[in-house]
Amino acid sequence: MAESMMGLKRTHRCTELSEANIGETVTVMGWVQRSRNKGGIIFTDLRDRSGILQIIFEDKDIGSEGFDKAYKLRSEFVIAVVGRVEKRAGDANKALKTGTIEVRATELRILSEAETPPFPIEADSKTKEELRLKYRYLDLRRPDIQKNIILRSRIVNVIRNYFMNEGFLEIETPILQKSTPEGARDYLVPSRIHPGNFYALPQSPQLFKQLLMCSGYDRYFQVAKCFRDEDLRADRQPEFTQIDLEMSFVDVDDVIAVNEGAIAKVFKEVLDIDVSLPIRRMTWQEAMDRFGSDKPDMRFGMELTDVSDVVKGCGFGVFTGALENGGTVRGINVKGQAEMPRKKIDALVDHAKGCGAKGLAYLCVLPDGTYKSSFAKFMSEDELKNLVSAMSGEPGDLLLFAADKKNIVWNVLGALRLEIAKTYDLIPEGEFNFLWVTEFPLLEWSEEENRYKAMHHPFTMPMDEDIQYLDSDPGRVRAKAYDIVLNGTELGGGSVRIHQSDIQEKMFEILGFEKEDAYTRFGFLLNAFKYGVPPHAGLAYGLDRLVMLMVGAESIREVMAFPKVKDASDLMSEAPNVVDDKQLEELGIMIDPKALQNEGEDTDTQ
RNA sequence: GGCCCAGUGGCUCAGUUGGUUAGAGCGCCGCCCUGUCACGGCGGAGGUCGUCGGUUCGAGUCCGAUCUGGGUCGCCA
Repeated sequence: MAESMMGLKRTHRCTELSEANIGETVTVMGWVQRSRNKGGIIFTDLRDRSGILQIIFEDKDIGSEGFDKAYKLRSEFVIAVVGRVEKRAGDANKALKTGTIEVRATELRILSEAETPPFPIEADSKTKEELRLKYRYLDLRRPDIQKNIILRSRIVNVIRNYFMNEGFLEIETPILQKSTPEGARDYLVPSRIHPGNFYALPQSPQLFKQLLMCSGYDRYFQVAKCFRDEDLRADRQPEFTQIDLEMSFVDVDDVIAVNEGAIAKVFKEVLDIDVSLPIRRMTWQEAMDRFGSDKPDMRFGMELTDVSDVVKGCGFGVFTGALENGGTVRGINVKGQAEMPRKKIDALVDHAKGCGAKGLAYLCVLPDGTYKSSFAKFMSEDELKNLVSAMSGEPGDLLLFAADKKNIVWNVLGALRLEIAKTYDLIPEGEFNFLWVTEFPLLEWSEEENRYKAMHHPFTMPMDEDIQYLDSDPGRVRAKAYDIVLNGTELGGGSVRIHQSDIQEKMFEILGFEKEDAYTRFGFLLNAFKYGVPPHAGLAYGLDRLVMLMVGAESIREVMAFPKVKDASDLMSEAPNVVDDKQLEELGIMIDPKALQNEGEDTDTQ
């Protein structure tokens, strides 16, 4: 039977008590972690978000009625205890912050009884994530996830304070926005008042923060919820949080400088880690050439080597064929893995194929100096020797080569590099390796749509020295865009925005937008620009990813209170769900029965 | 949409080449215990092996489909 806490007021959290409080009468409240009943004496570990405190129950202090109540305590009961803080008579528990004290109970109230939880409420849980997410409210009681959520709160707080001190204003932008398809799929919200019309949930506050610059707010930031209707990953959820900011009258270096300050501050205050500034910068071109990735993990080597010139005219058709088609041949040197079993090499080949390669050529430089290779028979001794030396291959090394179009080769070797590093444990723990990747291409060619698409977004400013190529060779134009990368994860990205209407119109032209079309979609921004727009630039961080890396979690689900699973549903609340016909009617929406056929039982029971 | 991994009592797992009543630890329930803290002792309950179908004299174990969860490619301006 649940009791009231009437007349009681919590005086301390569990671990707010220490030997300094010995002799005081206190009131503590929380959950029963565990109760050890010795017959005539009962020890109960009381848990709250601060940690654990031992309560001791004895007949002589609490009376027989109270003692009987203490007898009934089970895991996860919510209780209130009044008692006196004492130094422990028995051994101290070094594992607890409060291990030298205990509270001798004089009053106990059972505020709530509890069923046995479906999995243990403790740190280092091995429980399947599926179950944890179904009972997320219990999972969130576990100390390790509480630590993540609490740290996240501190991180946001430090960041907020930092930007406030730097003169930024926190301004909210709408969640119900106009859909401007270009990029990720929008989540749409039907309008009741305007049947057949839809709002979109923001993929980011991009256009609104630019408008705020037009309106003179100068420095804006926001902890912004964003939504993207794309497939999930370990570091991608359909709704996530950005630390979003925008600044007026600045260029690339200004944005980078203020953000380096933010990063250094948050790492120092939250983790007591000194980030050495300035953070290293690398152009996109260099990142791709050396690491096959625009977000290179620089905690280990195994860089890519271009051997196109070395294998030119060699006897191996796959290499020469790729070169003839305008492609490239590049390789990585896996030190000391020449004797990798064939099965594992095959697995790497499969992995490469999964990344778009047609195949993967390998050459093992065996310890005795001889070669074992998938293509040696096509090449002369000299050709092989030159290739090995170009790769700095020494006895014991495994050389892997991809030959294809540049993009594919980068992609394949970049992915293999990561895969191999993970498999063979080449990545040092506990290191935070930051990198700015700069000078991204402004545009990328879309084979599908047979047109250029903006790599960042259509408002990204070209680099001054490349503006001249906008007409003649748009593909070579670099942008004033930058990403901040941490340990191979894209933490955030941004750009200087276009504020000149002639460049903006040119940009739309290149992207294949009719002027009218551009106005239909972005007219409110383009119109705003007519009335005086300052040069401006900004950046947005993926807060979830930042927290994930700071706490050392494997997935952003570990740092979000209520994440969704891979198919974007919520196992706990069972969203999304079928809604009443009446609701649909009001919105003027009819469901296509064909869409339901693929959807399984939960929708066709309606 | 493709590929890969996993699914055995409440939890985490083990189950040999398919072969008698499917095991363990933890948890849970009962009794005992006044200094425990992964408390201890004694006793007990609890699963037909995600689901469906197939092969077989016989399947947790083999085959097919399917569901659920995870990873990844595509996708993510």
